[in-house]
Amino acid sequence: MNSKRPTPTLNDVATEAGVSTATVSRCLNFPDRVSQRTRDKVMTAINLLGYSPNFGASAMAARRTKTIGAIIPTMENAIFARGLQAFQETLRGYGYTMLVASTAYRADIEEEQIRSLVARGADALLLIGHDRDAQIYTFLETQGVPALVTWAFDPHAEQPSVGFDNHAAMREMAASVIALGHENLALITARCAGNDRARARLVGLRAAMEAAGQDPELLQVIQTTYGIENGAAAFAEVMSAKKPPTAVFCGNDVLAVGALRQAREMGLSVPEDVSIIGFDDIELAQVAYPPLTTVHVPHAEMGHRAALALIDTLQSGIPLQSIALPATPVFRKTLAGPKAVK
Amino acid sequence: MNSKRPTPTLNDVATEAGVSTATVSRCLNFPDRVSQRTRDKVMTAINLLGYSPNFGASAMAARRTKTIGAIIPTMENAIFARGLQAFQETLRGYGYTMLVASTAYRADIEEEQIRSLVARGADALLLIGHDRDAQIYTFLETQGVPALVTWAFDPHAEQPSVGFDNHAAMREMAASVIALGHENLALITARCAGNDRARARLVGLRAAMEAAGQDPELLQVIQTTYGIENGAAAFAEVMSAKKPPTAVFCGNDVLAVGALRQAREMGLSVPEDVSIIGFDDIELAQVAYPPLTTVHVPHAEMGHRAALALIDTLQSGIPLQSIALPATPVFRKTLAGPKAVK
DNA sequence: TTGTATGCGTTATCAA
DNA sequence: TTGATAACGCATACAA
Repeated sequence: MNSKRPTPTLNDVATEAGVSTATVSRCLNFPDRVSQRTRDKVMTAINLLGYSPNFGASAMAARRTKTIGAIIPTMENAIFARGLQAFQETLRGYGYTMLVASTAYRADIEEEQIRSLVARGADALLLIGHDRDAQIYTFLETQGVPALVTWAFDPHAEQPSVGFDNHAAMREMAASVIALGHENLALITARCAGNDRARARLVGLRAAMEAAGQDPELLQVIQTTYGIENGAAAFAEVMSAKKPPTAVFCGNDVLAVGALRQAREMGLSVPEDVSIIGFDDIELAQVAYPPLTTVHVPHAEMGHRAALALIDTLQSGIPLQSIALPATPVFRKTLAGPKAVK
Repeated sequence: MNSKRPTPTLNDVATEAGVSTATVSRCLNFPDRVSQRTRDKVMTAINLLGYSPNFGASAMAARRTKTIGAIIPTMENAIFARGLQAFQETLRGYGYTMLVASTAYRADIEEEQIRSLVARGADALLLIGHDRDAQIYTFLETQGVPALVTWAFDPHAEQPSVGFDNHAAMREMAASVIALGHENLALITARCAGNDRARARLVGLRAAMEAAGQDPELLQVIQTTYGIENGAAAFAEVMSAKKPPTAVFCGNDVLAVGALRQAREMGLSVPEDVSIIGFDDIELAQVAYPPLTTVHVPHAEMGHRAALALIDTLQSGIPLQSIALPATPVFRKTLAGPKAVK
């Protein structure tokens, strides 16, 4: 008894309702092309059997899935959460479903995930940043899967993107910091290899130094992995220099919060003893104590616009267009001028 | 020119390599049942064409996908991130893929997502908490899709779970707080409807009060939505009572951090003026200032064990077994005895 | 408005 | 070791 009966198919429903499979299919996909009476019969059968369409079969027959994949480096911290949330909500509004995968910042895993999502029938893909093997873009193209890069905007890149200019944003923030009189700077960043956002931020910072007549080579740089602990460790290392920096930039808010915590543990006051600057403006930044001075990234707007762009290209066939969004400094409490020489 | 050529299929590869589709399929799934020579030919063809198998077709033919779905209430904050990460990693190690979906804490969306994942061929599902319509479990059963509940452990529930006892954990924490002399308590929690974890924590708190001879009815309860802002607002409300509480419990760390921030803004010292207690012990808790006293949840262990359990049942056919993991108080800096009456 | 028939890209059984 | 071939569950062009 209780033998596991096979899950019902379109055919079962058709039989139960006494109609053809075509009618059941229509009933599900174009309810208005079916008579009221028939529809009722079919719906009753569907509920009775607990039928639910088989996605794979449907995808195979229809050659589209109304599914868009999003591949992000990590779900561990909230960096991408807000943007994805907005992305998903907009998608949902248009009847699309989002599939997420994360890569732990590893290129090989990313490629694996891309293939996996494409194989799963994703109609389009959302990718973070431009940096990846060219063959991946070729693959995507031959598969006819549009891919939109986000979290970055590079007018020179071949791949269309909806994002912001990491370089310009960091440069602007750094200019403000330097204008305050800081001359001894440090940067705690994610590893730059394979991470164009991190690289752009680093270069943007150096550009600001250069523009202000400082030697960019003097910037103390530590590359680590995103994470509060790592931010703390890196901060300790940075401050142990013979001549410790008066302002420490961080590649993102997670690192900055780690730095902040470490500063506290080292008995350093922020921003009196040292300024700490983040990037991303995730919720964490406002909660940190003191509230973090950081670069505000338009997470929700970015997710929303990316979704619209993808849906549009899917429905119109018109190639994706890049969109630049602003990312600007937001000054809170962790930045002040360097200590005056008494 | 540049006409979008159709994506290559098994058939194309077979033709290109001069073998049958069966051989190509075997080559991909059981490489050792194919001669070296043939394998080389096939692989060459695959690379040449940029072939990648169609998941839907494969799922349909093989009747399994090596995919496990995870449906969580939210990705906005990091509550589930750590657990999911561990879940995914373990899955990956066994050749399984994780698909995530979030529900924004809405039952109707959850049901939609469950159906969507099942339709997508998820071999099994990971669900958060027990609370949901019975028909969903029926649906899952008729579909033959094993579902494992996590983030909760209720020995009385029908559904198997790998989690911790929210009631007992909160009760234990509350007992410690009460032992410090607190008699005027408040709780800021997520809405309890449809959220068994929140409810269990609330009841656990009341149980501790009762056990200590206090009237559980005196507990001031505010239900809100998870979020730092909401935590802050709720805290302000709680403290505006004629007789404000000396200890404020929070349903999770996110709310607690909001409360912490609000306390600062109101000029209240924590824990001198008021104690604040969180739940979950996400990374945020250690970063908060002061570091949060909270209930530690074994996120990674939970995710890991859940993955193992699901894989096991999938491969052995043996029904899922529930597993209880410990969740215990961790005392940091936001809890102290109530102010002595001067 | 409804039904028939075919194809979608794999896997798996059975022969060869 | 390899090749035919029959499912798998659904969508859709076409016919009725």
